[in-house]
Amino acid sequence: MPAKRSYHHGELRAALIQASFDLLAESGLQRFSVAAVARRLAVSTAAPYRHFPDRAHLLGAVSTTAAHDLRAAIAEAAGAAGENPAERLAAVAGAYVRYVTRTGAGFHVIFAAELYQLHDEARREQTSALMTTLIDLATAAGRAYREAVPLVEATIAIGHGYASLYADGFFARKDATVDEIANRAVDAARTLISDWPRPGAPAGRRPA
Amino acid sequence: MPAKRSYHHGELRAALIQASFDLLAESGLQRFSVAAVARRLAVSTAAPYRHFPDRAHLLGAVSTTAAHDLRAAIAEAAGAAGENPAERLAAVAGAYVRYVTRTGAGFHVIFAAELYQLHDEARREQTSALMTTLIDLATAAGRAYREAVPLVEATIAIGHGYASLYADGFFARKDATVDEIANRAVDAARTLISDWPRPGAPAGRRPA
DNA sequence: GTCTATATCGAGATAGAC
DNA sequence: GTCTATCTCGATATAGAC
Repeated sequence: MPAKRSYHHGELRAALIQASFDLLAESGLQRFSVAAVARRLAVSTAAPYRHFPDRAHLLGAVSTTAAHDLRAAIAEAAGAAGENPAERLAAVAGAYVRYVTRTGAGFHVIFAAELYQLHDEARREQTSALMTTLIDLATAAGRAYREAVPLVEATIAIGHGYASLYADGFFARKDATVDEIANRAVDAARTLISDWPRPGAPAGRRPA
Repeated sequence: MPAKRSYHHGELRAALIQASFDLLAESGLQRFSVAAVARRLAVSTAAPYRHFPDRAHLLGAVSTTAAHDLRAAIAEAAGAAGENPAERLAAVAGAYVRYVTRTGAGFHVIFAAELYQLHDEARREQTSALMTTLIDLATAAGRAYREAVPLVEATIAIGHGYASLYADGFFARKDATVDEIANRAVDAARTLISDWPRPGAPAGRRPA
């Protein structure tokens, strides 16, 4: 095992992806830059381009990892939620909030418009697997098969909404922890799912 | 009334704010820049700085207008929703989706972190009025006063989640119109509000 | 009140040394 | 495989002419 002559020889690719996550978690996609990632690892701004041809490919690798890890987080949360299909789907919203808050890599990164023309088979597989997992959870919880997609959208929308507002500091009232926010997202998703696809009527359908 | 010798004499300030909205609606906060706003009006990149000392002050003016207009849109939607307090609050989620999709100026712009240290009394007034309107709607619909804030947060989170995913192209399946997305947000909010603050239990609390 | 011109900066990306 | 050096570009912001 040769002594490391400079910092990252041989591991820089993986280190760049990890540092990208750290940067996203701290500063968001807005401030993401290849140069900032390089700085964070104390390598030159040219070094990343030995491993990724351009910014989009680095972000694409982040997207691939994020899709994989988010799917794992979702599967784990569904498993922990027990047998009830609605409860399992509701748990997705909480897992989403926790994952995005921890990593900064939500759907806005995984499916970022700037990656649209990127051809990356590994990424396609991971994003596809992520969506399949979500659709499966929704199908199990849904009232009809064709409702699975909008049900997934609704669940993710709730998670994404809470996570985004949290990241933007909207819940800055001192008390709000990530887990609290995640629980609120789960509560909202659970309520929504239980009434899907016809939400409670404006009046009369439920006891006061 | 003097003839306009060059383009915007005397009206550039208002035109800059309007063009900022247009740019936000088309490209989002990510790509917002003072230079792009100037280009859009076919004035020099220096011209905006005669009216706003820096980028933050221009965005602050946009924030002020957005807070005012969003409040008006919300109030109108609540009015159109009738007398039922829960229905009036649910309508907020739909108004939010429509407003943000049309203008690009949601809470992430109105309460942008980069405006945090901006001291602007007009903006403070408008954001304050916006929040007051929201809290009032939630108080009327809420089960307890202290639930008003989290109830507003939940309603906005739903609207913000749908609006963000829509802006990011996640609903790009050809069918999704803005009004459809807004209606789904209202449905989700209505369901949530009707069960607030205790969402339907995982099992047994509601009829299948 | 707007222009042209310019200074500074950060970021993407490449060439060539080591 | 990483470095230094450099090019280009777009954005913020200022100075001074008109």
